[in-house]
Amino acid sequence: MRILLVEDDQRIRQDVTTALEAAGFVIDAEANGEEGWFLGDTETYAAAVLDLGLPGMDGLSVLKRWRAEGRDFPVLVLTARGAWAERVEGIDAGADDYLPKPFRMEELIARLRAIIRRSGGQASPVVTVGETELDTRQMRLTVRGVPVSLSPQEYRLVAYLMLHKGRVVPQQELSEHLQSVHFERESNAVEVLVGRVRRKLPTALIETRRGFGYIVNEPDGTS
Amino acid sequence: MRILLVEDDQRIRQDVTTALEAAGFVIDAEANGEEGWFLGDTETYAAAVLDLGLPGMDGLSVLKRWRAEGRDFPVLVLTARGAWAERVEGIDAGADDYLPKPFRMEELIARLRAIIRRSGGQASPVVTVGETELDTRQMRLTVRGVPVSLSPQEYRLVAYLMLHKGRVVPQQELSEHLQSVHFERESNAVEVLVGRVRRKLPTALIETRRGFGYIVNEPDGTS
DNA sequence: TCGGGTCTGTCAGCGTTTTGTCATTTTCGA
DNA sequence: TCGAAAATGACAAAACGCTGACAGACCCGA
Repeated sequence: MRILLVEDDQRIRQDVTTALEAAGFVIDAEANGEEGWFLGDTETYAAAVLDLGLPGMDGLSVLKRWRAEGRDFPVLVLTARGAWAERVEGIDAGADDYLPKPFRMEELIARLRAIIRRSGGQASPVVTVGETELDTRQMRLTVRGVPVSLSPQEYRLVAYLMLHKGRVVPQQELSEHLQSVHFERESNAVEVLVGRVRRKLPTALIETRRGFGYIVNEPDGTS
Repeated sequence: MRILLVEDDQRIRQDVTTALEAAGFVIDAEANGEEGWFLGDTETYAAAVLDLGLPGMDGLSVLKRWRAEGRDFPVLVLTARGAWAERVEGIDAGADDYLPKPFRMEELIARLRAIIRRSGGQASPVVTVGETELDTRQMRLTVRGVPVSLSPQEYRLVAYLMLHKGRVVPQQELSEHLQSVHFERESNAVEVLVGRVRRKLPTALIETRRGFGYIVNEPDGTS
């Protein structure tokens, strides 16, 4: 479930990204309005979270332009508290829901799920690869229906790879996502982690792309 | 039996909340129309009591929006005395019953019970997980039919987890929901509370997901 | 108003799990 | 075949959650 996040405030962007990823979404985060518009125009998202005050191109214009071009994914707009004028404009521009800042992450997630569900796209929190199933709601991984017990770090690794299945994920990207303070490139923590996970998964789920990173793929998938 | 109350008048909201709670309902009270709409859209209620004159989003719009999205819990609308036009609109919007202000609490409760009964066994007031049963109407928890005595705080914890069964609930979310605005990672209040509840429940009802939070699940883990 | 009981948060201690590092071996690709 | 990249096993420190004890707040009846 890919989500586009367009928000210029570095701090909020980071927090939201982290929270949404923890909730099982895959996030493309963008600070600049124009860049955000471009992504929304060219990529496919389940939904977008859009801040209105943006550099480059303001949020309302981004939204209007998407709608004018027929992009119909649901959009959740972040507004300053009490900015009713903005809301009204947003409605006209085609927003699906609003969230006044500041907000609780929990509420953002709930609303996002709501608009995704409403848009028909099922907000299914389950990702399946072969016989392995990841349930992001229960934060549980099952192989052939049998739950696998994973440590937090191990879970995050598998979840990240599965949510990005079909794509080679560089080690660096992994360590950045697994650690708040990502360790030096003198560390082989990721390799160790992958090893530990593999020992728990009888499957050859995680493939090594020597020199590039790791990838999770459908068994028959070609890539 | 959870009821959503959307009413901007502080006084009425308080009175109704108190009366309904005394009558055995669990109330989510909300003053703002938009917030109320959101709750009705994302949570599960046995019924809603909806005032028409609301800030944020007026009651009729809230109701229409719920119905447009397929939310079909019964709605009792509060109208100003003699405002017949409102009633007609309400009918079209999908209200189930009306109550002109001012009203007696007994009448509100009676009508509420009526529309809930009429709506047929929907929105069961009871959540069951394995042999554990949570009766939100009586605010009682029973294990194999035997009532368990819980303190208010303990009840809230179990109720929240059971109402969100199948989902990992972070500790932070729990402490936010369990009352006051004090939530620091420097406190282990939630852990203590969970411990206390567990001692009273012979069941392995509440599972710990180390590093993530707690979850209540069906014993067979299907979802 | 007093006294006992309950509720709830804090604290410190404890055992377990987790996790990064290191040294070493294995594997893979050119 | 060689060298770099990745995997592995062992280890120790850190993180995490559980528990029992305790104290202040609160409630209720006498």
